Amino acid sequence: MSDVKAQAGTEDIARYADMFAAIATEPRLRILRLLLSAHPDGLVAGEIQAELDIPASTLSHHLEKLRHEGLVTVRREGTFLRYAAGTETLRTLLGFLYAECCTRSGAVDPKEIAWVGRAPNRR
Amino acid sequence: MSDVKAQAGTEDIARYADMFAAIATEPRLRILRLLLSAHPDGLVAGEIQAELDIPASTLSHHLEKLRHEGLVTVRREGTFLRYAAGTETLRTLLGFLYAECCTRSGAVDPKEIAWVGRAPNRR
DNA sequence: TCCATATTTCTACAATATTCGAAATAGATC
DNA sequence: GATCTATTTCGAATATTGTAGAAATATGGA
Repeated sequence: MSDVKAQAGTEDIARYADMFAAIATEPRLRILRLLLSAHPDGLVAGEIQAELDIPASTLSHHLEKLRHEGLVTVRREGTFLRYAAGTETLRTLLGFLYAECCTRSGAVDPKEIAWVGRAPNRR
Repeated sequence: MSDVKAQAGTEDIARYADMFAAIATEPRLRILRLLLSAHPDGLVAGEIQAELDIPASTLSHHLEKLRHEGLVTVRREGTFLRYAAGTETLRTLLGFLYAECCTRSGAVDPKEIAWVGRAPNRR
């Protein structure tokens, strides 16, 4: 075992599938995006509810699903619960996709990814 | 409108969620990984079936879902149908995740991604 | 035309997920 | 302790998805 990240084992695949499932519905992807916008502070549940206009119980259900996969983290602040993007898991998930598409198969050229959202041909 | 990729519009989110849903089950993620391994040639449906041991009708159903989201492409070869990874869509999806996590929010450090699957501190 | 093979479409069922109102819990303050 | 607010848990209805056998379609060749 070296320091190099090993290829995803057959049983890890189910786990990655579950992570993708956590962001595979519009409400949850919106929630995650909102929390990323508010990174690193995150938002209190009520703020998410107000912003996205989701019933409290429905929101709680979605947050639980995201939390279960590590895509968000929670921290109590008195009466409030503050949610934030789970950066560690996001890095893992992004790394998996990158490894599969770029490193392992060469199907996607890394150069075509890094500049998304930025002006090309600078620096 | 510049050449810079615009931020995902509110209605695009549902589409990205659908793309994630396409790779959010173990069988389909396995199928995509297998096709990436065989990139750029891809594989004939029967080869996928034999490799993953999935009933033909079930496999066909999954391939249709992947194809619908552009994650795989098909091309007829006589009696066979050859499936390949949909590199364009994969790049888009990877770019979306990268933009959200790295560019737009800074939640994930790009340096922590690029080396996944490679030996660090080389070159 | 008839046959063989590859794959899809049809159909049905079981399992899982989404939604949300109502009730329960947790913490702060008086 | 009473009460207020924030949030979760419960319960149940509805919708969606995954699975796979059987039948249908498509292609190539005898």
